[in-house]
This record gives sequence, structure tokens and C-alpha cells, in this order.
Amino acid sequence: MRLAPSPTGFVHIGNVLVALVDAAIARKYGGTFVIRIEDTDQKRFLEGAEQLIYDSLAWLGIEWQEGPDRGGPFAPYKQSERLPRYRAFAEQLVDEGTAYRCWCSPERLDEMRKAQQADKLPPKYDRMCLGKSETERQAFGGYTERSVIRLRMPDHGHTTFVDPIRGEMSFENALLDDRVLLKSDGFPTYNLAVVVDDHEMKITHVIRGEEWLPSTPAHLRVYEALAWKPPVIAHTPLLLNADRGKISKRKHPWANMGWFQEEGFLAEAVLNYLGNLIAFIPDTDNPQQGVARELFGFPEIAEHFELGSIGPSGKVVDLDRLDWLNGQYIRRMSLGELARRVGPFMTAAGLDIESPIFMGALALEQERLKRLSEAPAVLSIFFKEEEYPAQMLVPKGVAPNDARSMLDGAISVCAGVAASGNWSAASLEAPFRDLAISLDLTTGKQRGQLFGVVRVASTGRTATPPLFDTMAVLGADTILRRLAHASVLLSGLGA
RNA sequence: GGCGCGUUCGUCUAGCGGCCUAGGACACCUCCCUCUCAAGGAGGAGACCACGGGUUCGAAUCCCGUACGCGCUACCA
Repeated sequence: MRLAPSPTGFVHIGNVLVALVDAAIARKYGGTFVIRIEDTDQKRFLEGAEQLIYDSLAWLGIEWQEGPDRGGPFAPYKQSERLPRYRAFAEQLVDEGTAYRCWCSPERLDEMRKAQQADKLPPKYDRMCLGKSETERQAFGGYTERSVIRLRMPDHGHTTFVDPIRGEMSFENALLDDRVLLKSDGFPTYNLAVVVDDHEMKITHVIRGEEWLPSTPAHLRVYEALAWKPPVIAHTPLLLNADRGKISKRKHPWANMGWFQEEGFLAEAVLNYLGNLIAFIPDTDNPQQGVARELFGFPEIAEHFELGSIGPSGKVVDLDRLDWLNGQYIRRMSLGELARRVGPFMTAAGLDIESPIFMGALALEQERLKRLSEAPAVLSIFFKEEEYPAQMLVPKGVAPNDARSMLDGAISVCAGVAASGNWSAASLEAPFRDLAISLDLTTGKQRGQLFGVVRVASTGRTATPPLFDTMAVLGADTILRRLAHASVLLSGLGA
């Protein structure tokens, strides 16, 4: 099994899905997962991109056994370091007649294609150079000195093969293009390099995205011409956006694997999400048939994975579901672990994770977080005072003067609890409930209004964790200070 | 335009000829819990299995067309 990514500067989520498939089969059947860097396109090469690939996979916990970073029996694992062998095989194919040199200029090819499209003909090279020597070819137009080597496809018949994900695939040979195998700069195209490398590295299973399906007949032709046994070739479905188009780097940030980490998704959740797309893991706790287990890791994916169990249709990426999964994992995590993961996000936002109340505050938010990146925004109330409009202190349906008495009552309750030296959620709740009674707030809704006033005064927000827990974590000093400030704001309203 | 692939609730998916008046999950709605927000619990709505023909006693499941979607159509992968 092998993954063969190109180092183009970012790791596409679709590539990661393929890697997961590779790793799952390798694990299940005791195979070897090989990473090979396909850097034959010099124009697109980017420094550091290779490391990014390793980092992304490692982050998710996907393991590989051979690759440029860790060597192996078939090194080198970078195509740019394997150049001579491709050329030799290309020449061999020319000698044997299954490939030929082509001197057509890009301009001529371009015109040819336009004409074909206009005439509704299948788009393929017209074989102007086939069977000609260079001097013969020069007599015609559209000639360049720099030649490429093209694969000669059969004129008749069909190329068929079995894709384990899709079943039998069939292509009509006469409609297939004579693809370039060796570029004029001496570099191979993907179409030559994959075949040579996969054969030399003894690859048994090639897993790649669906976009490669149309290229497979050409690869099979090369295998045949070289009298090599082709591997099993499977094409995974594409990852789609909500509009059913393919995920594009430009429009959809989540095309980039790095985005998930930046957004505060956990590797466990992302892996779980992707695993759900390629394997069905039955819920063994549920006697009913067809009920899936929702939370699982790589071992379960590998155990239940089969190439045939991947649905062949494109998958729309559903970030809502990923959010839900992420929340599930966050809630199952120990507080210490959560603190460790949330730390970088807090620090980046300028919030001090050494603060004595950080852990207490985080505990209150743990079941409210979906993404780690949300932490700074929801936790900031524990770290600093935030401005809010005075009007927020007056709940709907409450007269400003009543809000005034609620706040005054709260201040004296808090002062009393603070003086007692026992500042806790429990020691706050009882006197606050007494306060409600003394203010003649007897219904649940009325009590809610009182708590609402105190909540805004204490935090500047209308939605927070449970009030008394929040107040307990914030501490008496902070609460008294904030309530006093709220009192000033209320006076400003004339209450 | 040519070729190829795909099509079960909005999304992911179970289903591989009778167990399907199609099951689960996310999202959505309602209720419970409740000081707000969540979380959790209980319900609900949501798919004539893209459409049309076959095959069969019987089809979401097999075959053939059509439509739509997507991919490829580069000296990029």
C-alpha cells in the first residue's frame, strides 16, 4: 500500500482520507504503508511542504512504515532522486514500439485540441509524429526541437480492470489519448513514474482519488508493455462541499488539513469523522441490526475496514457533525488534558493559563465547548472585565427600579457571604434564594430575572455557566467589584 | 464537446432478492431537566430508495435506458 502525495505546500483533506485507507488496510492485513514523495513537477515544488505531510499524518496518528523520512528497502522514496530509471524505461518502450517521440509544439497541440472540441471529436493526440523520424517530422508545421515520449495506446478493444471499490471498469481504447510519459525536461510524468516506482517498490495496492480513474488505462498499458503484473488499483470517492462541488483550496479553508488544527478540532474527532466515511463500525452494545457505533478510533477502523465497504459516491463534508464529534471528545477528556490542549489557544489570545482560576473556569466550560478555538472567547469573562451596555442589566419585563433593588440586594448578600469567609456556590445559592423571597420574587421566572441581573453584573453576559458556580470561581473580590461597577451603570440609567 | 464514474432522509450511512409500511447518526422541531447557555433524557418531522422500463412469485437490492451531479480531457499531480 502506498500514499504518494505531492509536496505542493498544503495537505489536502482528500489526501488524508486516502492515507487513512492505506493505513487501515496495512494494519488489517499486516501490510506495509509506504509514503513516496512525487515531486516530478519542478514548477510546483515548495520548500517545507514535505514535512507538512508527515506532520499532518502524525498529528492524526496515522502511521507509515517506509518513506523518505524513515528509509526502507526500496529507497530512495522521492521521485526526484530516482530520475535515471524512468528515462531508461521510456527509451525501452520507444525501442519496443509501445511509445514514440513527439516533437509537436504546445501551440500546435493547443490548436489541435480546440479543433477537436469544435468538431465534437474525442480529445486525443492526433499522432502526427507517430512513425516519423525527427528529420521527417521537421518537414511539417508545429515542430519544436525538444521532444517528449508518448505512450501509444491500442487502436481497438477495451481496457477493463476491477476496482475493488467500484467493481468492473471499462474504457474503449480507441478513445484513449496517447499520454506523455517523459517530458521534454527529462522528467517523467506521473503516469510513467507511478508505474515504475510501484513496480520497483513491490506495491500491491494502489489507493488514490477518483480523479485518477481516467488515467488508469494508460498505467495498465505501461504495465502490459513492460510485462509487469499490475497492482490492485482502487479509487476513493472525492470529498465534496455542501454545493456538491469539490472542495477547493480557495473557497473552503477545510480543504487544508492544517485548518482543522487551527480551528481547534481534536485529532481524535477528525480521524473519527473520516473513519465514518470509509468504514461502518457496528454498535456491539445495541442488539438492533444496522446501528453504527459513533465514537471510535483507528483500531476499530482498521478492524472493520474493507475496500468494498467504502461507498463509491462523493462525500459532502459535514462540519456540523465534526463539531458534534469534537464536543463528544472534549467532554470525555480529563480536565488536565483539556487544559493542555486549550493552552495554546488561550496564550495566543493573551489569556494567562497560569491564573489560579483557569482550571476552575475551564471545568465550567468543558461541556460547552465544541472547538478548542472557542475557549478564549467564552473564558475571557474569567480573566478580564468587559464592557457591556447598561441596558443589559435590566431584563425584559423588569422595571429599572426593580433591577436596582435586585442588584442592591445582591451586593449585600455577596458582602455578607464574603465576610463569612466561606465563598462557594453552595454558600451563595441559599442566601440568594432568600433574597428572592424577600423581594417577593416567588415564581421561577421571577427568580430567573433576579439571577439574570446578577449574571450580567458579574460577567457582562446573558449566557454563562451556572451562576453560582461562576461566581464561586471568580471570587468574592472580583464579584463585589463588578457588582459595584454595575451599580454605577444602573445609576446612569436613572435607576 | 468527448470519455468515465456516481445517484437511499438536508448531510453521512445501514441495506448486498422476501426480516423494509427502509434502521442509525448529525442538523432541525417539541417536551423534560433548569437561574441563562450548554450537556443530558424523551419524542417528532424528514427518503414514493433520481426517473422510466425490464428480469423475478417477489427489487432499494439484478439488467437496460434517461436525467442530473461530479471527475478527467496538460510536457500538474
